[in-house]
Amino acid sequence: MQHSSIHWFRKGLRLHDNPALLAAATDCHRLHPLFILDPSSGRAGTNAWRFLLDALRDLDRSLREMGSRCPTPSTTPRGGCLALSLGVQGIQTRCRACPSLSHLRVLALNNGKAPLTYKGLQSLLASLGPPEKPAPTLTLEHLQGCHTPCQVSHDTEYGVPTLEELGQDPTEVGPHLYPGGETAALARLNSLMDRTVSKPETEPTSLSPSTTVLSPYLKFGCLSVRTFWWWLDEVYQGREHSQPPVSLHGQLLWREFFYTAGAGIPNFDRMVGNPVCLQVNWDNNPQHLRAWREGQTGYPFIDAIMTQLRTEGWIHHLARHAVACFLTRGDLWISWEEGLKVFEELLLDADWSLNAGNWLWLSGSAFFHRYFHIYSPVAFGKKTDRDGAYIRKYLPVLKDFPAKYIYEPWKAPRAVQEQAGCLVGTHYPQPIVEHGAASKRNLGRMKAARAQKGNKSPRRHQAPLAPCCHSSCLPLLQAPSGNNQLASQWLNHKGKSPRPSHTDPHRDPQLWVRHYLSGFDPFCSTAPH
DNA sequence: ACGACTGTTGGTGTA
DNA sequence: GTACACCAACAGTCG
Repeated sequence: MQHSSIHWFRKGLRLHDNPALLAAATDCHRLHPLFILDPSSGRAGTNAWRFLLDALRDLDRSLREMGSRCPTPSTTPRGGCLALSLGVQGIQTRCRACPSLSHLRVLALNNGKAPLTYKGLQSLLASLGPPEKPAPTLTLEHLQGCHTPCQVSHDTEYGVPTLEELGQDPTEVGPHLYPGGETAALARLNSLMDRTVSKPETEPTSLSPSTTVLSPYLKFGCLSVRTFWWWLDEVYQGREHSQPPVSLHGQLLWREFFYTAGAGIPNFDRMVGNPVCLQVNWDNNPQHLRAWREGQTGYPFIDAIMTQLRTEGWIHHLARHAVACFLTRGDLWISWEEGLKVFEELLLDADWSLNAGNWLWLSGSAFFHRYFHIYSPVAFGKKTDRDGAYIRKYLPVLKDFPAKYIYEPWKAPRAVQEQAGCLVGTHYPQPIVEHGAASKRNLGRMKAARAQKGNKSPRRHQAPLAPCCHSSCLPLLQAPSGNNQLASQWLNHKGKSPRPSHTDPHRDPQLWVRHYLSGFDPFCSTAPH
């Protein structure tokens, strides 16, 4: 009972199922839970920062109720620096994060190779058995005899900052629909109980979410994926329910699928150097990209979705499909990497592997091969929303258009546009491309790109990237020892962390520790190791 | 090595 | 409203 522990909160912003926090609190005399804010990290937009600050306040409140606190210094050492310097000073550093159910175990079982189909993942999982059970929630009992020293100046110096203090513009946030934090996450989880716990009726055009919206909570670790899995398991008992891939368990397995792919495939979030990614000559068209990002394509369904994304930070998965297809193989023929960056900024739930994996999928670059299935920016939304209520909600400029023209306002006669108080080309843009011609042309280009692939030298699978791991918890981290020069170099490193180079993380300790740790930061754009 | 099977969720036109 | 053919015919996986 003599030692002090520091618990560094990174992605697991919760007290339930947090083995690292539990271990830190066990038999310790002084506990210092902390979170390090790095305003320069990642591309997160204002809504995502608000979610994070909510989560931190919630965490601090929960800890305070047990006599502890969670300070959030903003001195922003780069991910990895702290662990490295502690290691150099001979302080034991343990890294125990469980952002997934089993992706590292799957990779270990499959010689470091990520399965490229859902079926493949399922058969590997079958031999691993069920996921681990969640760890007990931290309670007052765990903290017996343990205290957190707090200075009088705690709140002013280490309290959770405001958006302004982070350099974010608070006027940019949308309605506060999804407050961050563990408390909100568990409340949302428990409210599922009242609903049919099978795949919810899902419609991209519903005015309030028809799916669970647990994804932002999973992304920040406000909700443990293992807790969610076993909670579902209990609710499913003795009930008729759907099966993977469409059940909620199945949805969590998709998450595992992309986590596995993200950890096992080099350059996963890029086209070049990514062995599973179709190599495509995407167009460089900043005007079209901007129109898509700002919801100014002239296709109301697309623009409404992009508006919901920007203001609310969450859109239905089929809405994501529609806009992703439109940007890439469907209409604009712009690289999925551009879309990935926009989603990373605007989505509350942008998780590195899931974001990259789904962009690969929707752009027809990997995993998905029926490239002639193209979402229509006009017909797709109409299927579930004939009258265009969704468009009217998010694009009020079009709200008085008759249903007949709401998906294609440019087709409305001048008199109808005047009646609706909206002239296409003046108050709302003309379509930036003609979908019929564009999609036809792009289908041909897609075919050509795929034909090209056959001529290339066969792809080689590269060495496995994941550090070996025996369970979903990571082993003791051993920082390179006795290398003070390395540590100070690192601590002096300024600016953004470079993208993860997958050349050889094992041989370069600096690269390795960064690679190893950075994925735990909420906004860090690297693999979730 | 090879064939069979399968794949979370399309659009359009016709009967 | 529903059912079906057609589009053009892939790639990973498994036996």
